[in-house]
Amino acid sequence: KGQIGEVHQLLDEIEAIGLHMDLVAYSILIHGYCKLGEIERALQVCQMMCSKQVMPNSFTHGAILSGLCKKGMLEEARWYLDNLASNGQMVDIILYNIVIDGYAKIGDVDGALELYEQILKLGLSPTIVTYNTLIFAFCKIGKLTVAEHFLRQIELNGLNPTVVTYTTLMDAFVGAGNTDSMLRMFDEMIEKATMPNVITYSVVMKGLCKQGRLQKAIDILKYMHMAGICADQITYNTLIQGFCEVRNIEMAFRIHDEMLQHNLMPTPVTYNLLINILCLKGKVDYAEQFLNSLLDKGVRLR
RNA sequence: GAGCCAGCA
Repeated sequence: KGQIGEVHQLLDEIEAIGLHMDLVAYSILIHGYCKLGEIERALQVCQMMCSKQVMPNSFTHGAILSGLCKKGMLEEARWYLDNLASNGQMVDIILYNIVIDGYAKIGDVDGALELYEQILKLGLSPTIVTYNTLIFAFCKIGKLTVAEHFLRQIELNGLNPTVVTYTTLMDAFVGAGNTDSMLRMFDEMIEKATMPNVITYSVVMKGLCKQGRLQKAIDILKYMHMAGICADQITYNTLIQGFCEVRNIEMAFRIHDEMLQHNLMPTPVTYNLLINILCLKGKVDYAEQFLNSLLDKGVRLR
């Protein structure tokens, strides 16, 4: 939750009682700092634990690697990873996955592939997460054919595609304007008895909206309720975005209302969409009124 | 008791 103040209080308390932080506790702390983007602090904690003879393990290194990757510091992450390996430490597949994902996120498929090959050379077994990440990497740069090739590779390697595998590909197809292939993937997933989740359905809805099949998208939402899959804020935002695209203020707000009825707090994205469509329709005064009502309620707008 | 992958303006 990013409540670092509370954490410091606890640390003081731990010390006051005379307890000692152990490996898990330190790793969690390091993970927390990395999530906040405070790599410096994380590394300091890592140094401190070492000085207390508590040696980092793979979880600890994983936290640091994700932190570096999230900051886009791939050079550093790569250096860190290579160092672990050359120091004879056991580098497990998860650490590779983390850095491969780092490359994927910045669109560096070569970096990702290089590590993938290193994994194979070391005799480590790629996991489904490795493949999902590689698929994401290729989707990200628009090489959907290669991405789909990896889907087949997964099965050849005796692994099972997961909901993440399919959803990643589906989203890429939607992004490429190929809703038919998205639906083809969806069917394949169902055939393989893989359960779609809220993210999968949101992607399906995004594709349908993009094709202007808004009623179909609403049908999906209804189906989700029936199937007991809770739509979340992103699901609703996706639908609202669909209606904004066709300038249907009425429906956009109706979905917003439905969101509230389901006890989901609209997000800043929701409000941006609604205010934007009001403006686009020339109802700037209305938009301002809406905005002011939000400000009065003290709603978080970013 | 802790670590990796997918969706919204």
